Amino acid sequence: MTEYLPTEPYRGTRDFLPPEMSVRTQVFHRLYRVIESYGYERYDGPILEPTEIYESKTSQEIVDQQLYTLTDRGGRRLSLRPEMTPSVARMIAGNMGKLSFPVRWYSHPNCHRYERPQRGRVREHWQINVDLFGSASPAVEIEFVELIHDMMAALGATRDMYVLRMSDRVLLDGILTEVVGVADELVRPTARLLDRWEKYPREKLAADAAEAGLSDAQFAALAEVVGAGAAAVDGLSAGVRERSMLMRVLDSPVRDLIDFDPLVVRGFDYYTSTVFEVFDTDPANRRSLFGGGRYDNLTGLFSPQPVPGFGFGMGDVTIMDFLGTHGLLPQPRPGVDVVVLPTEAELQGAVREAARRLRAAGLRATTPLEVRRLGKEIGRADKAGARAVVIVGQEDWAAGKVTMRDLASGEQRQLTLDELVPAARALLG
RNA sequence: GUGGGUGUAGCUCAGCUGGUAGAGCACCUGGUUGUGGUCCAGGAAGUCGCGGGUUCAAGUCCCGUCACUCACCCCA
Repeated sequence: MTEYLPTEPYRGTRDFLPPEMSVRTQVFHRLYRVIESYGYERYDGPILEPTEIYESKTSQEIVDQQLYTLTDRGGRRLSLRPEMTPSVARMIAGNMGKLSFPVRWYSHPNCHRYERPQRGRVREHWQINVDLFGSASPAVEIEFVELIHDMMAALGATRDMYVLRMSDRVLLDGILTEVVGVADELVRPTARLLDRWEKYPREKLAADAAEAGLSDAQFAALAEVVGAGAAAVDGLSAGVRERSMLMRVLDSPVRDLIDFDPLVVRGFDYYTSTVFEVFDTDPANRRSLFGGGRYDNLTGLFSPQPVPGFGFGMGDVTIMDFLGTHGLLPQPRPGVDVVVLPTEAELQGAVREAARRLRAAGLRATTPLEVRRLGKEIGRADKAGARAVVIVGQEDWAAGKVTMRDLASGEQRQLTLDELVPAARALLG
């Protein structure tokens, strides 16, 4: 007795059958179009990278627990990319001489992480990455704010469906050191505390703060800062305000497009100033839709030449959840426009000839492989999503004619082969 | 890693205090050998996730295990 293998895809990965693939393609083509309209060019890279490129810049948890690693036949340690940023940094550093900055690049790689799958999170996802390298101007932030809103609009989202929360590590660090009075080495643990501020009761937070080494007075100051929100920056020194990109952005017209929240924290270590996250306003999707920020020197692993930049990644899983929640998913596109049917087996050559004409005119046309009852084949054509069938019969064909049937209306017309193509095109709009 | 929920036909699910595996949809064929969507008739399709136990008898009860899923933890 044969034991068959399971047909399910590997845990946390997904098959995309044509209907899902069609939806995904439509969604991402809209995003590509917006991104390219800002002058970003698409690139790609290998799915396997040396493990070392993830070991210093990426967060420790990803390296320890979430990296798919393997050793090749030559003993090299490789990993499936968990994210694209180290790869693109490598490409920028390796081609610095022939690039003219600023460089605007985007990509759409699949990335892998070993995680427990749940809503909004799987083991393989497809992530759009958009990066701008080589500029330390706040105009970069402004460009990205506009790009993000244009991308959301292209998906059909309106401003009430999401929020763009923006913050700045420089401001956060300044608040923690200058206003709360935290020592430098406690800035990171204190930031982590802020990250879970809304999730835990005050007593638990106080206990964690004490354990991390904060005094009661510092904890009280921290609570006050959280309550102050955007006003928390008021007590900052001029030096901190000048170093902050975001403070300058807040003076620009895009001020109205962002929710300034000085306490947003992101997990990756390489963001150095502006950070942002986009959230769904619907509570069904709790995690951030996507996010990114500014980095001073992403290429530091590969080159002595610092390259400042800004970038973000947008995964397909959370975006699809968002679109589904708000009823914004497009309909799958059928795979065929016209099906050409013979009334008897001898006409298969005639049918292929008619189909060839339609294809040459850019239409998608199929012909049946087995001869079945005409009614059955019309039904199949309809189910496949075809808008019309072309029926080729013995006597008509001898007279140089075919019959085109509009499947929605049932209307039929006799046409010569020369009339067929324009008529079919007109029907498809 | 922790906790909850769910595993029965391709899909969605029903199956009561154990007693011969069901429905709807989808699929195939015919009614209509040159005309679909309706209707009618028929058909194919299930190791009841897997393994063990209790019992005369287990889809149903017990134990284990695996998978899926949601949340927690964590987080590009």
